[in-house]
Amino acid sequence: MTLDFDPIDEAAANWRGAGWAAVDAMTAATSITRAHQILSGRIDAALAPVGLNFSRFEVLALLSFTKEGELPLGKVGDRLQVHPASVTNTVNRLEADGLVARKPHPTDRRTTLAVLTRDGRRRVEQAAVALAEIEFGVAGLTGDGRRSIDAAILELRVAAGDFVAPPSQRR
Amino acid sequence: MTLDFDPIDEAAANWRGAGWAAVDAMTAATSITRAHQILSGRIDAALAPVGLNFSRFEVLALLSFTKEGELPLGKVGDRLQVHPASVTNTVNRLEADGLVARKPHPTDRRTTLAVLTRDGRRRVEQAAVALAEIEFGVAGLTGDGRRSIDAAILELRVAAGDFVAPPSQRR
DNA sequence: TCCAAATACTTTGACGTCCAAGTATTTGTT
DNA sequence: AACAAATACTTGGACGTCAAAGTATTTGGA
Repeated sequence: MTLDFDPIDEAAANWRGAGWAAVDAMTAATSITRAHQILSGRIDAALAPVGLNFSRFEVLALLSFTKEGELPLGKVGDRLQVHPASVTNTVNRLEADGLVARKPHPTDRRTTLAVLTRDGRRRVEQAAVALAEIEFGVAGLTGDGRRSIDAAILELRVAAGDFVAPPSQRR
Repeated sequence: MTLDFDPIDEAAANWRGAGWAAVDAMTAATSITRAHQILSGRIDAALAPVGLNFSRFEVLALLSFTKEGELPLGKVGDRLQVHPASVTNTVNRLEADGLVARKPHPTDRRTTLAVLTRDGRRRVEQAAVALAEIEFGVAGLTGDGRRSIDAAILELRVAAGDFVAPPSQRR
């Protein structure tokens, strides 16, 4: 279904034609949306053979970075910026596959820990390799392109309150 | 849930610490994913009072740009790059709200046209205003940021085969 | 002309996301 | 000490997306 014109350019032209405002904002938003579609398709395709999808991979990766390979479900949600219900759902599936186990928190009985299993750790390593092979879906982006995207989106994330201005900007 | 550090920087550091490859690709992918989350949240919030979401808005906007305000469902899917089943679903809901009507194609009986109704046209105008007011969710991005995102993602879209290299690049 | 292949859409089912409400437990205040 | 409010997680419901299969119709050869 390859088009012979740029659909975003086309949309911008239509937008102007209709006299609608904020055309540049619209194209930026559309670009990001489309980029996400592309990445998400490529990433899930690369992870499917490993038996994961991106959400599940993110949870495993996050756990693998902790000292004990475990984290309260709430922390997982905070770090990955996803809804608590989504964490429950994702962890349910990881648990069903034996990649993660639930464990009660030692002192706070409200809290549940997700613990990486041995299988989970092996699986996340495989997934990391698979993702590196496809360059996380951003094949087609030059180094400059990647850096300028990181920089621009950093503005957006700060403006959105993702985190408070860090003491030292590391980029 | 504002963190006091940049979660993407943090992830990059962890990634390097684990000896995983393609860190720069990973941060670019994560930035885009997060940007999409932010935009999508803001946009749907702005459209909710109008009784739309972004998918529905996109369909209405696309129809409003055509001469007759109508388009075969398949074309809608091609333009918006969404699965045929999603188009069916979206049009079902727009139809239930009286914003669009289905009409048989005059010569090809396999084809169904989505036709913008009067209410649909009014609604899409309201939505366009609402979206312009929030700058399509990209408030926080400077003009430079928007342009560099457009440019970088253009590379990605071309590499992904979204459209064949246009005769003249308009940016 | 005839029929397999392509095209257009819908249906069904698996998942993912969020919100809102519900349960359990801990905190903080009086 | 007592209890309302906050916190942590789960559940159920509404929607969105895609893949695969099903139905109807049109196309393009043999």
